[in-house]
Amino acid sequence: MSSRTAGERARDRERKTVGRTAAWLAKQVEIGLGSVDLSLPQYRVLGLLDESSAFSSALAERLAVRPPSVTAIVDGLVARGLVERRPVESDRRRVDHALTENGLSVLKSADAAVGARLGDIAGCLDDPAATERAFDGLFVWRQAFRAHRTARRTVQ
Amino acid sequence: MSSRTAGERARDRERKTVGRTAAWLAKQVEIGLGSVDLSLPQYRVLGLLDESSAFSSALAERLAVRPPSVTAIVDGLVARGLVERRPVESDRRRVDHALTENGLSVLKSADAAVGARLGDIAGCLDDPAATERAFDGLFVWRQAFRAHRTARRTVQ
DNA sequence: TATTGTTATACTCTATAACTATA
DNA sequence: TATAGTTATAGAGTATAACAATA
Repeated sequence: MSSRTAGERARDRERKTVGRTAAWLAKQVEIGLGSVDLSLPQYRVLGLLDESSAFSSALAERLAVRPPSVTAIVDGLVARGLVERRPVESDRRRVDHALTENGLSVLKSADAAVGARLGDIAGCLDDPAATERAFDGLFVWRQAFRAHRTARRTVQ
Repeated sequence: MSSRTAGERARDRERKTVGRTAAWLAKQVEIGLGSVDLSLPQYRVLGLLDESSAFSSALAERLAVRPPSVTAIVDGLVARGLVERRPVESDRRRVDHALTENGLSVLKSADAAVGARLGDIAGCLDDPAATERAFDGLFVWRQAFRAHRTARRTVQ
């Protein structure tokens, strides 16, 4: 007979289909972003530029997209005045990108809108401790992304 | 003076930008799906049809997209033989959708690919307990989505 | 020559509006 | 008339290939 509990089996099943849950989480983010008229890729760009300005090539690497996609995403953000393209004196092939004041403001609104959307959903759990675990889980994922990026940099 | 610890302040900051983390999680899912040549919307459809067959209108509601988007997403899945459109005898305006054997097989490959990708990332955390918390967090989000959907149904 | 970024082009997902078939 | 789904069309994000500017 198996010594696994029902809870353990449920966790195994979840582990196998964890991507499905992440896919739904992504949809909820998109819904939240709808209220500030941003797409998921645009939101990622604004978030990156909130940490530091970046060349086009650096954005492509961080976003895990090809260079032409960066041009396309940033075109829309520049048109709305949320991001500024700046020439680089030391190497005139390169283009630097920076958040404008308006861009930072929209990013904060986006953070709030998405946070509210996710809060509404996690708040449907009957146990407040479960709601905490949901947000704690995302906090841990953020740390994991940092660790993963560091590991990749070390290898290369 | 504030009685908040550094850990509490970090959690507050995370709570405000939790959407950014979810946005990166979404990108990692997309990367994982690349190996089985599925898009995020296609993966969501296969996941839904794995639970039960569904009319086009039901898919649109569950996916939170408009009806023409369902047609577009399913077109690609039907062309690849992963999903079958079936006429409904009782109301010939409606169209039912079901996973094919091949579709189920591709879905399982997708689950495995995305799970492996997320496992690689969560595995970069130095503490195995943290890796567990990451996956546990997504498990809780899945429960939250179910609770949220139930709550919405009750209201309507 | 090699590198950086953009342009040209095509495919998917998204939407709204208009249409067809059915109820 | 009303409803279910598709078609027509347009805009954004993605890719590859080709190009211009610069190193």
